[in-house]
Amino acid sequence: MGRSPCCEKVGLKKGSWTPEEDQKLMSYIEEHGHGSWRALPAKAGLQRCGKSCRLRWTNYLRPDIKRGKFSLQEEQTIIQLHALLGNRWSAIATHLPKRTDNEIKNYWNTHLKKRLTKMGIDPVTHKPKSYALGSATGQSKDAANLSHMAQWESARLEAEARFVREYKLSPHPFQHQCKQGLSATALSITHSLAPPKTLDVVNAWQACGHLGQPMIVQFSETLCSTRQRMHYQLRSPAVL
DNA sequence: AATCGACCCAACCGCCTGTTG
DNA sequence: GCAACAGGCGGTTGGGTCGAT
Repeated sequence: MGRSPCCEKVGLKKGSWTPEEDQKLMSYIEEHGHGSWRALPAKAGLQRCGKSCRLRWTNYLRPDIKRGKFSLQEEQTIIQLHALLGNRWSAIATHLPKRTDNEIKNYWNTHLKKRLTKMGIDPVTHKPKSYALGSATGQSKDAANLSHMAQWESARLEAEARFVREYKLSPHPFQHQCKQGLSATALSITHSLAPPKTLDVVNAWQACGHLGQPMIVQFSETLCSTRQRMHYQLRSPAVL
């Protein structure tokens, strides 16, 4: 039995938001916090479903959102992370301060994907299109290794994103997390609500010449903090 | 000035995951 | 263990905008 859609109630408004609705939503959240999204519309006097309210808030009304053109640095970050993570926009967004996953997704689909295609690069594999066919030999090992790194990085990003969410929801997450035995570094990330300064796997990948060399990656402190929890070590392909 | 097509982005939809009773 | 629920995510789309003709 599937879930019933949250907007199936009759009389709920859909489509573009009016300035009045925005104002109601902002005022309510500023005063009470969002609490339960499902209950919010009635309390805020909105004829919308909770999901629509959440989307409007997280993608548009939140005060810590940066809008406008993406910088070159941001573009490079998106491309590099997309090469590692694929279409995992929320994970990518954790590395781009003040950008939403929806905005990044839109920017990728409307700008970056086309640009890569024009450059002769497959936007899915991030390889030159002529190269994509010739990977059946020795590079499969490297590709597997990179994939392994990507999986790990993906898990790390998810963990960080979860910390951030928990921080926002919990009144005293710092103390709570300390009790859970998390490292000071992980806490500093959540406490500042800032993404990690380094793109660990990207940097490591670049440092070893992209592919084809044995490597023992020196992780950043961010990565190490997560490693403590996950009991995970990345070693050279020979060890793997 | 009118029309058309390409582009852009806010918002919706459906699915998945985590939580709760 | 199971069902119901809430929140989150990624794919898709509708409609507004803008430039070309």
